[in-house]
Amino acid sequence: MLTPHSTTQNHLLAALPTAEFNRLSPHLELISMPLGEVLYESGGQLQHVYFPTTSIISLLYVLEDGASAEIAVVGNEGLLGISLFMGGDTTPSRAVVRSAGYGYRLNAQLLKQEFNRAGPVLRLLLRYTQALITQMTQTAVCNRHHSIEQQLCRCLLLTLDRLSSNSVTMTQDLIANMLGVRREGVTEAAGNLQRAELIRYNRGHIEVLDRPGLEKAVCECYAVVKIEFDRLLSDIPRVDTFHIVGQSPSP
Amino acid sequence: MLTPHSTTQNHLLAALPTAEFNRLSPHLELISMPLGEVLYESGGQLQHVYFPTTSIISLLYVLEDGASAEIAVVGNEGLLGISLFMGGDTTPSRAVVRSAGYGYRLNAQLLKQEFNRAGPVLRLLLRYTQALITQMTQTAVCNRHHSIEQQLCRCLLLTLDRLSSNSVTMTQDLIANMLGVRREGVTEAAGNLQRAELIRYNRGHIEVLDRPGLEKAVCECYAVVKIEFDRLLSDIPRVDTFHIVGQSPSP
DNA sequence: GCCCCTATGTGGGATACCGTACAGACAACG
DNA sequence: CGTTGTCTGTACGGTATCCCACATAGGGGC
Repeated sequence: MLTPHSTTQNHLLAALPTAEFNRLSPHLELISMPLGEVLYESGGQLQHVYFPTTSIISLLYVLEDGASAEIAVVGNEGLLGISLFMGGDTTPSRAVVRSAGYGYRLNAQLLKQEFNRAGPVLRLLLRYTQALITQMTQTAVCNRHHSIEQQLCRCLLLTLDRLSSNSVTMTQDLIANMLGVRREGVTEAAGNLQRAELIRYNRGHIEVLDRPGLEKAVCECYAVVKIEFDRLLSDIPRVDTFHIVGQSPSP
Repeated sequence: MLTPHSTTQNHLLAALPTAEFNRLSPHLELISMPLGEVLYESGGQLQHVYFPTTSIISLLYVLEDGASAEIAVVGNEGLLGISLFMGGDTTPSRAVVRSAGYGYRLNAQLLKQEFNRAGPVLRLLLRYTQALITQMTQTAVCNRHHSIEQQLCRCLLLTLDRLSSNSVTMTQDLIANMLGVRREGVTEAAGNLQRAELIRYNRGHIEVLDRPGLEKAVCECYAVVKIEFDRLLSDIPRVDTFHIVGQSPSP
Protein backbone atom coordinates (compact mmCIF):
# COMPACT_ATOMS: atom_id res chain seq x y z
CA MET A 1 0.00 0.00 0.00
CA LEU A 2 3.03 2.27 0.12
CA THR A 3 3.44 2.25 -3.63
CA PRO A 4 2.31 5.48 -5.24
CA HIS A 5 -0.91 5.13 -7.13
CA SER A 6 -0.90 5.49 -10.84
CA THR A 7 -3.54 4.97 -13.45
CA THR A 8 -1.05 2.86 -15.35
CA GLN A 9 -1.45 0.15 -12.77
CA ASN A 10 -4.67 -0.71 -14.56
CA HIS A 11 -3.88 -2.36 -17.86
CA LEU A 12 -6.86 -1.00 -19.71
CA LEU A 13 -6.15 2.56 -18.68
CA ALA A 14 -2.53 2.04 -19.58
CA ALA A 15 -3.56 0.82 -23.00
CA LEU A 16 -5.52 3.93 -23.89
CA PRO A 17 -4.00 6.09 -26.60
CA THR A 18 -2.77 9.46 -25.37
CA ALA A 19 -5.62 11.55 -26.68
CA GLU A 20 -8.30 9.34 -25.18
CA PHE A 21 -6.44 9.01 -21.93
CA ASN A 22 -6.07 12.75 -21.62
CA ARG A 23 -9.78 13.26 -22.13
CA LEU A 24 -10.67 10.80 -19.39
CA SER A 25 -7.90 11.20 -16.86
CA PRO A 26 -9.14 14.43 -15.24
CA HIS A 27 -12.28 12.54 -14.25
CA LEU A 28 -10.66 9.45 -12.79
CA GLU A 29 -11.12 9.35 -9.02
CA LEU A 30 -8.87 7.18 -6.92
CA ILE A 31 -10.96 5.32 -4.37
CA SER A 32 -10.30 2.79 -1.67
CA MET A 33 -12.12 -0.52 -1.84
CA PRO A 34 -12.38 -2.35 1.48
CA LEU A 35 -12.88 -6.09 1.58
CA GLY A 36 -16.50 -7.08 1.17
CA GLU A 37 -17.75 -3.77 -0.17
CA VAL A 38 -20.57 -4.15 -2.69
CA LEU A 39 -19.92 -1.94 -5.71
CA TYR A 40 -22.94 -3.00 -7.74
CA GLU A 41 -26.06 -4.70 -6.57
CA SER A 42 -27.89 -7.05 -8.89
CA GLY A 43 -30.29 -5.06 -11.04
CA GLY A 44 -29.02 -1.68 -9.92
CA GLN A 45 -28.28 1.23 -12.21
CA LEU A 46 -24.61 1.81 -12.87
CA GLN A 47 -23.42 5.25 -11.85
CA HIS A 48 -19.73 4.54 -12.34
CA VAL A 49 -17.35 2.13 -13.88
CA TYR A 50 -14.33 0.98 -11.92
CA PHE A 51 -10.77 0.34 -13.01
CA PRO A 52 -9.17 -1.69 -10.20
CA THR A 53 -5.47 -1.24 -9.57
CA THR A 54 -4.60 -3.13 -6.40
CA SER A 55 -8.08 -4.43 -5.58
CA ILE A 56 -9.81 -7.49 -6.93
CA ILE A 57 -13.52 -7.60 -7.57
CA SER A 58 -15.74 -10.62 -7.80
CA LEU A 59 -18.77 -10.79 -10.06
CA LEU A 60 -21.17 -12.86 -8.02
CA TYR A 61 -24.47 -14.23 -9.09
CA VAL A 62 -26.91 -14.74 -6.23
CA LEU A 63 -29.89 -17.05 -6.57
CA GLU A 64 -33.27 -16.52 -4.96
CA ASP A 65 -32.48 -18.91 -2.13
CA GLY A 66 -29.24 -17.10 -1.35
CA ALA A 67 -26.93 -19.59 -3.02
CA SER A 68 -24.27 -17.87 -5.03
CA ALA A 69 -21.47 -18.41 -7.49
CA GLU A 70 -18.70 -16.31 -8.88
CA ILE A 71 -18.91 -15.88 -12.61
CA ALA A 72 -15.88 -13.73 -13.23
CA VAL A 73 -13.07 -11.82 -11.56
CA VAL A 74 -11.99 -8.30 -12.35
CA GLY A 75 -8.63 -6.98 -11.28
CA ASN A 76 -6.01 -4.63 -12.60
CA GLU A 77 -6.33 -6.21 -16.03
CA GLY A 78 -9.85 -5.00 -16.57
CA LEU A 79 -12.85 -2.91 -15.77
CA LEU A 80 -16.07 -3.35 -13.85
CA GLY A 81 -19.29 -2.27 -15.52
CA ILE A 82 -19.35 -3.62 -19.05
CA SER A 83 -23.14 -3.69 -19.22
CA LEU A 84 -23.01 0.08 -19.24
CA PHE A 85 -21.68 0.28 -22.75
CA MET A 86 -23.19 -3.00 -23.89
CA GLY A 87 -26.53 -1.32 -23.68
CA GLY A 88 -28.19 -2.82 -20.65
CA ASP A 89 -27.42 -0.13 -18.06
CA THR A 90 -27.87 -2.71 -15.31
CA THR A 91 -26.15 -5.98 -14.46
CA PRO A 92 -27.87 -9.11 -13.30
CA SER A 93 -24.93 -9.81 -11.01
CA ARG A 94 -23.49 -8.38 -7.85
CA ALA A 95 -19.97 -6.97 -7.67
CA VAL A 96 -18.11 -7.48 -4.40
CA VAL A 97 -14.59 -6.52 -3.42
CA ARG A 98 -12.81 -9.80 -2.91
CA SER A 99 -9.38 -8.37 -2.13
CA ALA A 100 -9.03 -4.95 -0.57
CA GLY A 101 -7.14 -2.29 -2.46
CA TYR A 102 -7.56 0.71 -4.67
CA GLY A 103 -9.03 1.53 -8.02
CA TYR A 104 -10.14 4.39 -10.20
CA ARG A 105 -13.74 5.35 -10.65
CA LEU A 106 -15.16 7.04 -13.71
CA ASN A 107 -18.56 8.59 -14.22
CA ALA A 108 -20.78 6.35 -16.30
CA GLN A 109 -21.85 9.07 -18.69
CA LEU A 110 -18.28 10.03 -19.50
CA LEU A 111 -17.35 6.48 -20.38
CA LYS A 112 -20.45 6.14 -22.48
CA GLN A 113 -19.59 9.30 -24.39
CA GLU A 114 -16.11 8.07 -25.01
CA PHE A 115 -17.42 4.69 -26.10
CA ASN A 116 -19.85 6.28 -28.50
CA ARG A 117 -17.04 8.02 -30.33
CA ALA A 118 -16.54 4.56 -31.76
CA GLY A 119 -12.78 4.89 -31.69
CA PRO A 120 -10.02 2.91 -30.01
CA VAL A 121 -11.80 2.96 -26.65
CA LEU A 122 -14.71 1.07 -28.10
CA ARG A 123 -12.45 -1.50 -29.66
CA LEU A 124 -10.45 -1.94 -26.48
CA LEU A 125 -13.52 -2.34 -24.30
CA LEU A 126 -15.12 -4.84 -26.64
CA ARG A 127 -11.98 -6.91 -26.70
CA TYR A 128 -11.91 -6.92 -22.97
CA THR A 129 -15.57 -7.92 -22.90
CA GLN A 130 -14.79 -10.80 -25.20
CA ALA A 131 -12.10 -11.96 -22.80
CA LEU A 132 -14.54 -11.66 -19.92
CA ILE A 133 -17.05 -13.79 -21.81
CA THR A 134 -14.41 -16.47 -22.12
CA GLN A 135 -13.89 -16.36 -18.40
CA MET A 136 -17.61 -16.70 -17.77
CA THR A 137 -18.12 -19.63 -20.09
CA GLN A 138 -15.11 -21.41 -18.72
CA THR A 139 -16.53 -20.94 -15.27
CA ALA A 140 -19.78 -22.52 -16.40
CA VAL A 141 -17.99 -25.63 -17.62
CA CYS A 142 -15.68 -25.74 -14.62
CA ASN A 143 -18.66 -25.64 -12.28
CA ARG A 144 -20.03 -28.67 -14.01
CA HIS A 145 -17.01 -30.88 -14.33
CA HIS A 146 -14.25 -30.06 -11.90
CA SER A 147 -13.68 -30.74 -8.22
CA ILE A 148 -13.68 -28.23 -5.42
CA GLU A 149 -9.96 -28.67 -4.99
CA GLN A 150 -9.27 -27.84 -8.63
CA GLN A 151 -11.51 -24.83 -8.43
CA LEU A 152 -9.84 -23.65 -5.27
CA CYS A 153 -6.52 -23.74 -7.09
CA ARG A 154 -8.03 -21.75 -9.91
CA CYS A 155 -9.42 -19.23 -7.48
CA LEU A 156 -6.04 -18.78 -5.82
CA LEU A 157 -4.18 -18.46 -9.08
CA LEU A 158 -6.65 -15.91 -10.42
CA THR A 159 -6.03 -13.91 -7.27
CA LEU A 160 -2.26 -14.22 -7.42
CA ASP A 161 -2.24 -13.01 -11.01
CA ARG A 162 -3.88 -9.80 -9.94
CA LEU A 163 -1.71 -9.13 -6.90
CA SER A 164 1.97 -8.48 -6.62
CA SER A 165 2.28 -10.47 -3.42
CA ASN A 166 1.86 -14.18 -2.88
CA SER A 167 -0.18 -13.89 0.27
CA VAL A 168 -3.90 -13.64 -0.06
CA THR A 169 -6.48 -12.46 2.46
CA MET A 170 -9.62 -14.55 2.10
CA THR A 171 -11.54 -16.60 4.63
CA GLN A 172 -12.71 -20.05 3.70
CA ASP A 173 -16.24 -18.81 4.10
CA LEU A 174 -15.69 -16.15 1.46
CA ILE A 175 -14.13 -18.64 -0.90
CA ALA A 176 -17.06 -20.99 -0.37
CA ASN A 177 -19.44 -18.23 -1.40
CA MET A 178 -17.47 -17.56 -4.53
CA LEU A 179 -17.17 -21.17 -5.56
CA GLY A 180 -20.79 -21.82 -4.68
CA VAL A 181 -19.97 -24.67 -2.31
CA ARG A 182 -20.12 -25.27 1.42
CA ARG A 183 -17.50 -23.88 3.72
CA GLU A 184 -16.59 -27.39 4.89
CA GLY A 185 -15.83 -28.36 1.33
CA VAL A 186 -13.31 -25.54 1.15
CA THR A 187 -11.82 -26.58 4.49
CA GLU A 188 -11.22 -30.04 3.14
CA ALA A 189 -9.75 -28.88 -0.15
CA ALA A 190 -7.56 -26.29 1.57
CA GLY A 191 -6.40 -28.96 3.99
CA ASN A 192 -5.31 -31.13 1.10
CA LEU A 193 -3.36 -28.28 -0.48
CA GLN A 194 -1.78 -27.48 2.85
CA ARG A 195 -0.74 -31.10 3.45
CA ALA A 196 0.76 -31.07 -0.04
CA GLU A 197 2.69 -27.98 1.07
CA LEU A 198 1.31 -25.84 -1.73
CA ILE A 199 -0.19 -23.27 0.62
CA ARG A 200 -0.16 -22.28 4.26
CA TYR A 201 -3.43 -21.31 5.82
CA ASN A 202 -4.10 -19.17 8.85
CA ARG A 203 -7.33 -17.47 9.79
CA GLY A 204 -8.11 -15.74 6.57
CA HIS A 205 -4.54 -15.47 5.38
CA ILE A 206 -3.32 -17.80 2.70
CA GLU A 207 0.29 -17.91 1.76
CA VAL A 208 1.13 -19.57 -1.49
CA LEU A 209 4.26 -21.62 -1.01
CA ASP A 210 4.48 -23.41 -4.32
CA ARG A 211 2.91 -21.69 -7.26
CA PRO A 212 4.13 -24.20 -9.85
CA GLY A 213 2.57 -26.89 -7.69
CA LEU A 214 -0.74 -25.06 -7.76
CA GLU A 215 -0.53 -24.81 -11.52
CA LYS A 216 -0.12 -28.56 -11.70
CA ALA A 217 -3.11 -29.16 -9.46
CA VAL A 218 -5.45 -26.75 -11.23
CA CYS A 219 -7.78 -27.78 -14.04
CA GLU A 220 -7.26 -26.68 -17.62
CA CYS A 221 -9.75 -23.86 -17.16
CA TYR A 222 -7.18 -21.58 -15.60
CA ALA A 223 -4.75 -21.73 -18.49
CA VAL A 224 -7.43 -21.48 -21.14
CA VAL A 225 -8.69 -18.21 -19.74
CA LYS A 226 -5.22 -16.84 -19.19
CA ILE A 227 -4.15 -17.60 -22.73
CA GLU A 228 -7.29 -16.06 -24.14
CA PHE A 229 -6.77 -12.90 -22.10
CA ASP A 230 -3.22 -12.65 -23.37
CA ARG A 231 -4.27 -13.26 -26.94
CA LEU A 232 -6.99 -10.64 -26.85
CA LEU A 233 -5.27 -8.01 -24.75
CA SER A 234 -1.52 -8.43 -25.03
CA ASP A 235 -1.12 -6.69 -28.37
CA ILE A 236 -3.10 -3.65 -27.41
CA PRO A 237 -1.19 -0.43 -27.96
CA ARG A 238 0.25 1.12 -24.83
CA VAL A 239 0.37 4.76 -24.01
CA ASP A 240 3.59 6.05 -25.46
CA THR A 241 4.55 8.47 -22.71
CA PHE A 242 5.43 6.02 -19.95
CA HIS A 243 6.05 2.41 -19.24
CA ILE A 244 3.96 -0.01 -17.32
CA VAL A 245 5.38 -0.97 -13.98
CA GLY A 246 5.00 -4.34 -12.35
CA GLN A 247 2.44 -6.97 -13.15
CA SER A 248 2.48 -6.77 -16.91
CA PRO A 249 0.93 -9.88 -18.46
CA SER A 250 3.48 -12.52 -19.23
CA PRO A 251 4.01 -13.02 -22.96
CA MET B 1 -40.83 -26.62 -43.39
CA LEU B 2 -43.61 -25.60 -45.77
CA THR B 3 -43.69 -22.09 -44.47
CA PRO B 4 -42.08 -19.65 -46.88
CA HIS B 5 -38.76 -18.42 -45.65
CA SER B 6 -38.37 -14.84 -44.75
CA THR B 7 -35.57 -12.91 -43.15
CA THR B 8 -38.12 -11.50 -40.75
CA GLN B 9 -38.31 -14.84 -39.03
CA ASN B 10 -35.09 -13.86 -37.34
CA HIS B 11 -35.77 -11.20 -34.77
CA LEU B 12 -32.48 -9.42 -35.14
CA LEU B 13 -32.82 -9.14 -38.89
CA ALA B 14 -36.38 -8.00 -38.41
CA ALA B 15 -35.21 -5.33 -36.02
CA LEU B 16 -32.79 -3.72 -38.46
CA PRO B 17 -33.77 -0.29 -39.70
CA THR B 18 -34.68 -0.21 -43.37
CA ALA B 19 -31.47 1.34 -44.64
CA GLU B 20 -29.23 -1.12 -42.85
CA PHE B 21 -31.41 -4.04 -43.79
CA ASN B 22 -31.34 -3.08 -47.44
CA ARG B 23 -27.57 -2.91 -47.42
CA LEU B 24 -27.24 -6.38 -45.95
CA SER B 25 -30.17 -8.26 -47.42
CA PRO B 26 -28.69 -8.89 -50.88
CA HIS B 27 -25.92 -10.85 -49.17
CA LEU B 28 -28.04 -13.01 -46.91
CA GLU B 29 -27.96 -16.63 -48.05
CA LEU B 30 -30.65 -19.00 -46.91
CA ILE B 31 -29.07 -22.26 -45.85
CA SER B 32 -30.28 -25.52 -44.44
CA MET B 33 -28.90 -26.67 -41.10
CA PRO B 34 -29.17 -30.42 -40.49
CA LEU B 35 -29.16 -31.78 -36.97
CA GLY B 36 -25.68 -32.20 -35.58
CA GLU B 37 -23.88 -30.03 -38.12
CA VAL B 38 -20.93 -28.16 -36.68
CA LEU B 39 -21.00 -24.53 -37.78
CA TYR B 40 -17.98 -23.37 -35.82
CA GLU B 41 -15.22 -25.42 -34.34
CA SER B 42 -13.50 -24.24 -31.21
CA GLY B 43 -10.67 -21.89 -32.11
CA GLY B 44 -11.58 -21.67 -35.79
CA GLN B 45 -11.73 -18.48 -37.81
CA LEU B 46 -15.22 -17.20 -38.46
CA GLN B 47 -16.06 -16.90 -42.15
CA HIS B 48 -19.75 -16.20 -41.67
CA VAL B 49 -22.27 -15.23 -39.09
CA TYR B 50 -25.59 -17.05 -38.93
CA PHE B 51 -29.09 -15.78 -38.29
CA PRO B 52 -31.19 -18.86 -37.48
CA THR B 53 -34.84 -18.80 -38.46
CA THR B 54 -36.23 -22.28 -37.81
CA SER B 55 -33.03 -23.91 -36.57
CA ILE B 56 -31.58 -23.87 -33.07
CA ILE B 57 -27.88 -23.78 -32.42
CA SER B 58 -26.05 -24.84 -29.31
CA LEU B 59 -22.87 -23.17 -28.13
CA LEU B 60 -20.95 -26.07 -26.66
CA TYR B 61 -17.77 -25.95 -24.71
CA VAL B 62 -15.69 -29.10 -24.96
CA LEU B 63 -13.02 -29.90 -22.41
CA GLU B 64 -9.76 -31.69 -23.14
CA ASP B 65 -11.10 -35.00 -21.92
CA GLY B 66 -14.15 -34.74 -24.18
CA ALA B 67 -16.60 -33.69 -21.50
CA SER B 68 -18.83 -30.90 -22.68
CA ALA B 69 -21.42 -28.40 -21.60
CA GLU B 70 -23.76 -26.06 -23.35
CA ILE B 71 -23.14 -22.46 -22.48
CA ALA B 72 -25.82 -20.79 -24.56
CA VAL B 73 -28.50 -21.37 -27.15
CA VAL B 74 -29.03 -19.35 -30.30
CA GLY B 75 -32.28 -19.49 -32.21
CA ASN B 76 -34.45 -17.15 -34.21
CA GLU B 77 -34.02 -14.49 -31.54
CA GLY B 78 -30.33 -14.07 -32.18
CA LEU B 79 -27.19 -14.52 -34.13
CA LEU B 80 -24.25 -16.87 -34.08
CA GLY B 81 -20.78 -15.37 -34.23
CA ILE B 82 -20.56 -12.51 -31.78
CA SER B 83 -16.82 -12.87 -31.31
CA LEU B 84 -16.45 -11.61 -34.86
CA PHE B 85 -17.39 -8.08 -33.97
CA MET B 86 -16.25 -8.27 -30.37
CA GLY B 87 -12.74 -8.37 -31.71
CA GLY B 88 -11.57 -11.90 -31.18
CA ASP B 89 -12.23 -13.34 -34.64
CA THR B 90 -12.37 -16.80 -33.13
CA THR B 91 -14.58 -18.44 -30.50
CA PRO B 92 -13.36 -20.77 -27.80
CA SER B 93 -16.58 -22.76 -28.16
CA ARG B 94 -18.12 -25.09 -30.69
CA ALA B 95 -21.41 -24.32 -32.40
CA VAL B 96 -23.62 -27.32 -33.18
CA VAL B 97 -27.06 -27.47 -34.74
CA ARG B 98 -29.30 -28.78 -31.99
CA SER B 99 -32.57 -28.60 -33.90
CA ALA B 100 -32.63 -28.90 -37.67
CA GLY B 101 -33.97 -26.03 -39.71
CA TYR B 102 -32.95 -23.04 -41.74
CA GLY B 103 -31.11 -19.83 -41.24
CA TYR B 104 -29.43 -17.01 -43.09
CA ARG B 105 -25.73 -16.73 -43.51
CA LEU B 106 -23.82 -13.50 -43.94
CA ASN B 107 -20.23 -12.96 -44.91
CA ALA B 108 -18.12 -12.03 -41.92
CA GLN B 109 -16.50 -9.05 -43.57
CA LEU B 110 -19.82 -7.51 -44.53
CA LEU B 111 -21.11 -7.73 -40.99
CA LYS B 112 -17.90 -6.25 -39.66
CA GLN B 113 -18.17 -3.34 -42.07
CA GLU B 114 -21.71 -2.69 -41.03
CA PHE B 115 -20.75 -2.95 -37.38
CA ASN B 116 -17.92 -0.49 -37.85
CA ARG B 117 -20.30 2.15 -39.11
CA ALA B 118 -21.10 2.42 -35.41
CA GLY B 119 -24.77 2.95 -36.07
CA PRO B 120 -27.91 1.07 -35.07
CA VAL B 121 -26.46 -2.28 -36.08
CA LEU B 122 -23.69 -1.93 -33.55
CA ARG B 123 -26.11 -0.99 -30.83
CA LEU B 124 -28.43 -3.85 -31.68
CA LEU B 125 -25.65 -6.42 -31.75
CA LEU B 126 -24.18 -5.26 -28.47
CA ARG B 127 -27.56 -5.44 -26.79
CA TYR B 128 -27.94 -8.95 -28.05
CA THR B 129 -24.48 -9.80 -26.79
CA GLN B 130 -25.40 -8.50 -23.39
CA ALA B 131 -28.44 -10.77 -23.37
CA LEU B 132 -26.26 -13.67 -24.39
CA ILE B 133 -23.87 -12.92 -21.53
CA THR B 134 -26.80 -13.15 -19.14
CA GLN B 135 -27.63 -16.54 -20.54
CA MET B 136 -24.07 -17.71 -20.10
CA THR B 137 -23.73 -16.54 -16.53
CA GLN B 138 -27.07 -18.01 -15.59
CA THR B 139 -25.92 -21.29 -17.07
CA ALA B 140 -22.81 -21.16 -14.91
CA VAL B 141 -24.86 -20.80 -11.74
CA CYS B 142 -27.43 -23.34 -12.86
CA ASN B 143 -24.69 -25.89 -13.46
CA ARG B 144 -23.57 -25.43 -9.91
CA HIS B 145 -26.81 -25.45 -8.00
CA HIS B 146 -29.67 -27.12 -9.85
CA SER B 147 -30.66 -30.70 -10.49
CA ILE B 148 -30.58 -32.51 -13.77
CA GLU B 149 -34.35 -32.57 -13.86
CA GLN B 150 -34.59 -28.81 -13.46
CA GLN B 151 -32.01 -28.31 -16.14
CA LEU B 152 -33.79 -30.67 -18.47
CA CYS B 153 -36.92 -28.56 -18.07
CA ARG B 154 -34.92 -25.47 -18.85
CA CYS B 155 -33.44 -27.10 -21.90
CA LEU B 156 -36.87 -28.08 -23.19
CA LEU B 157 -38.37 -24.67 -22.57
CA LEU B 158 -35.48 -22.92 -24.28
CA THR B 159 -36.12 -25.15 -27.27
CA LEU B 160 -39.87 -24.61 -27.27
CA ASP B 161 -39.41 -20.86 -27.21
CA ARG B 162 -37.47 -21.03 -30.42
CA LEU B 163 -39.81 -23.37 -32.27
CA SER B 164 -43.40 -22.94 -33.30
CA SER B 165 -44.29 -26.53 -32.52
CA ASN B 166 -44.39 -28.28 -29.17
CA SER B 167 -42.64 -31.40 -30.32
CA VAL B 168 -38.88 -31.49 -30.12
CA THR B 169 -36.42 -33.78 -31.85
CA MET B 170 -33.56 -34.54 -29.47
CA THR B 171 -32.15 -37.82 -28.26
CA GLN B 172 -31.35 -38.26 -24.61
CA ASP B 173 -27.76 -38.68 -25.58
CA LEU B 174 -27.70 -35.27 -27.25
CA ILE B 175 -29.34 -33.69 -24.23
CA ALA B 176 -26.79 -35.33 -21.97
CA ASN B 177 -23.98 -33.79 -24.00
CA MET B 178 -25.54 -30.38 -23.73
CA LEU B 179 -26.21 -30.55 -20.03
CA GLY B 180 -22.81 -32.09 -19.41
CA VAL B 181 -24.20 -35.13 -17.61
CA ARG B 182 -24.50 -38.86 -18.29
CA ARG B 183 -27.12 -40.15 -20.63
CA GLU B 184 -28.60 -42.27 -17.83
CA GLY B 185 -29.13 -39.18 -15.77
CA VAL B 186 -31.23 -37.73 -18.55
CA THR B 187 -33.16 -41.00 -18.85
CA GLU B 188 -34.06 -40.81 -15.22
CA ALA B 189 -35.05 -37.15 -15.30
CA ALA B 190 -37.05 -37.62 -18.49
CA GLY B 191 -38.76 -40.62 -16.92
CA ASN B 192 -39.84 -38.47 -14.01
CA LEU B 193 -41.26 -35.82 -16.31
CA GLN B 194 -43.04 -38.45 -18.32
CA ARG B 195 -44.59 -40.04 -15.24
CA ALA B 196 -45.73 -36.57 -14.21
CA GLU B 197 -47.36 -36.35 -17.66
CA LEU B 198 -45.45 -33.22 -18.58
CA ILE B 199 -43.87 -34.78 -21.66
CA ARG B 200 -44.11 -37.86 -23.82
CA TYR B 201 -40.92 -39.44 -24.96
CA ASN B 202 -40.22 -41.66 -27.91
CA ARG B 203 -36.91 -42.40 -29.52
CA GLY B 204 -35.61 -38.92 -30.02
CA HIS B 205 -39.00 -37.26 -30.17
CA ILE B 206 -40.25 -35.36 -27.19
CA GLU B 207 -43.75 -34.04 -27.13
CA VAL B 208 -44.48 -31.43 -24.53
CA LEU B 209 -47.88 -32.14 -23.06
CA ASP B 210 -48.01 -29.59 -20.29
CA ARG B 211 -45.96 -26.50 -20.77
CA PRO B 212 -47.25 -24.72 -17.65
CA GLY B 213 -46.25 -27.82 -15.72
CA LEU B 214 -42.73 -27.60 -17.11
CA GLU B 215 -42.57 -23.97 -16.11
CA LYS B 216 -43.45 -24.95 -12.57
CA ALA B 217 -40.77 -27.64 -12.49
CA VAL B 218 -37.97 -25.51 -13.96
CA CYS B 219 -35.55 -23.52 -11.85
CA GLU B 220 -35.59 -19.74 -11.71
CA CYS B 221 -32.82 -19.58 -14.30
CA TYR B 222 -35.20 -19.98 -17.18
CA ALA B 223 -37.36 -17.03 -16.29
CA VAL B 224 -34.44 -14.79 -15.40
CA VAL B 225 -32.90 -15.21 -18.83
CA LYS B 226 -36.20 -14.83 -20.61
CA ILE B 227 -37.02 -11.63 -18.79
CA GLU B 228 -33.59 -10.22 -19.50
CA PHE B 229 -33.88 -11.04 -23.19
CA ASP B 230 -37.24 -9.31 -23.32
CA ARG B 231 -35.95 -6.31 -21.45
CA LEU B 232 -32.95 -5.89 -23.69
CA LEU B 233 -34.50 -6.79 -27.01
CA SER B 234 -38.23 -6.23 -26.87
CA ASP B 235 -38.15 -2.51 -27.39
CA ILE B 236 -35.85 -2.63 -30.36
CA PRO B 237 -37.32 -0.87 -33.37
CA ARG B 238 -38.81 -3.17 -35.97
CA VAL B 239 -38.55 -2.75 -39.69
CA ASP B 240 -41.45 -0.57 -40.68
CA THR B 241 -42.34 -2.24 -43.95
CA PHE B 242 -43.71 -5.55 -42.70
CA HIS B 243 -44.84 -7.38 -39.64
CA ILE B 244 -43.21 -10.24 -37.88
CA VAL B 245 -44.96 -13.55 -38.34
CA GLY B 246 -45.11 -16.25 -35.71
CA GLN B 247 -42.84 -16.69 -32.78
CA SER B 248 -42.60 -13.13 -31.55
CA PRO B 249 -41.44 -13.01 -27.97
CA SER B 250 -44.29 -13.03 -25.50
CA PRO B 251 -44.55 -9.77 -23.57
C1' DG C 1 -5.29 -12.99 32.06
C1' DC C 2 -10.15 -13.72 30.65
C1' DC C 3 -14.00 -13.65 27.45
C1' DC C 4 -16.15 -13.76 23.23
C1' DC C 5 -16.32 -13.89 18.45
C1' DT C 6 -14.81 -15.49 14.30
C1' DA C 7 -12.40 -18.90 11.74
C1' DT C 8 -11.26 -23.56 11.16
C1' DG C 9 -11.35 -28.69 11.68
C1' DT C 10 -14.02 -33.10 12.12
C1' DG C 11 -17.47 -36.61 11.87
C1' DG C 12 -21.71 -39.19 10.53
C1' DG C 13 -25.56 -39.81 7.65
C1' DA C 14 -28.05 -38.49 3.37
C1' DT C 15 -28.15 -37.74 -1.57
C1' DA C 16 -27.21 -36.71 -6.23
C1' DC C 17 -24.63 -38.06 -9.64
C1' DC C 18 -21.13 -41.08 -11.88
C1' DG C 19 -19.14 -45.45 -14.21
C1' DT C 20 -20.11 -49.62 -15.91
C1' DA C 21 -22.70 -53.24 -17.59
C1' DC C 22 -26.51 -55.07 -19.78
C1' DA C 23 -31.30 -55.82 -21.51
C1' DG C 24 -35.27 -54.54 -24.18
C1' DA C 25 -37.45 -52.00 -27.99
C1' DC C 26 -38.07 -49.71 -31.99
C1' DA C 27 -36.61 -48.31 -36.84
C1' DA C 28 -34.22 -48.75 -40.93
C1' DC C 29 -32.51 -51.62 -44.26
C1' DG C 30 -31.38 -55.53 -46.45
C1' DC D 1 -38.80 -61.10 -42.32
C1' DG D 2 -34.70 -61.12 -40.04
C1' DT D 3 -30.58 -58.37 -38.95
C1' DT D 4 -28.41 -54.55 -37.24
C1' DG D 5 -27.80 -50.32 -35.08
C1' DT D 6 -29.65 -46.80 -32.33
C1' DC D 7 -32.24 -45.34 -28.54
C1' DT D 8 -34.00 -46.07 -24.03
C1' DG D 9 -34.61 -48.32 -19.40
C1' DT D 10 -32.57 -50.53 -15.24
C1' DA D 11 -29.46 -51.94 -11.76
C1' DC D 12 -25.42 -51.77 -8.61
C1' DG D 13 -21.50 -50.04 -6.34
C1' DG D 14 -18.56 -45.96 -5.81
C1' DT D 15 -17.72 -41.14 -4.81
C1' DA D 16 -18.12 -36.25 -4.28
C1' DT D 17 -20.66 -33.20 -2.19
C1' DC D 18 -24.31 -31.77 0.99
C1' DC D 19 -26.57 -31.05 5.57
C1' DC D 20 -26.12 -30.83 10.38
C1' DA D 21 -23.87 -30.76 14.65
C1' DC D 22 -20.15 -29.86 17.39
C1' DA D 23 -15.27 -29.34 18.86
C1' DT D 24 -11.12 -26.48 18.76
C1' DA D 25 -8.37 -22.52 18.34
C1' DG D 26 -6.56 -17.95 17.59
C1' DG D 27 -7.25 -12.75 18.27
C1' DG D 28 -9.00 -8.58 19.96
C1' DG D 29 -11.20 -6.13 23.57
C1' DC D 30 -11.61 -5.61 28.48
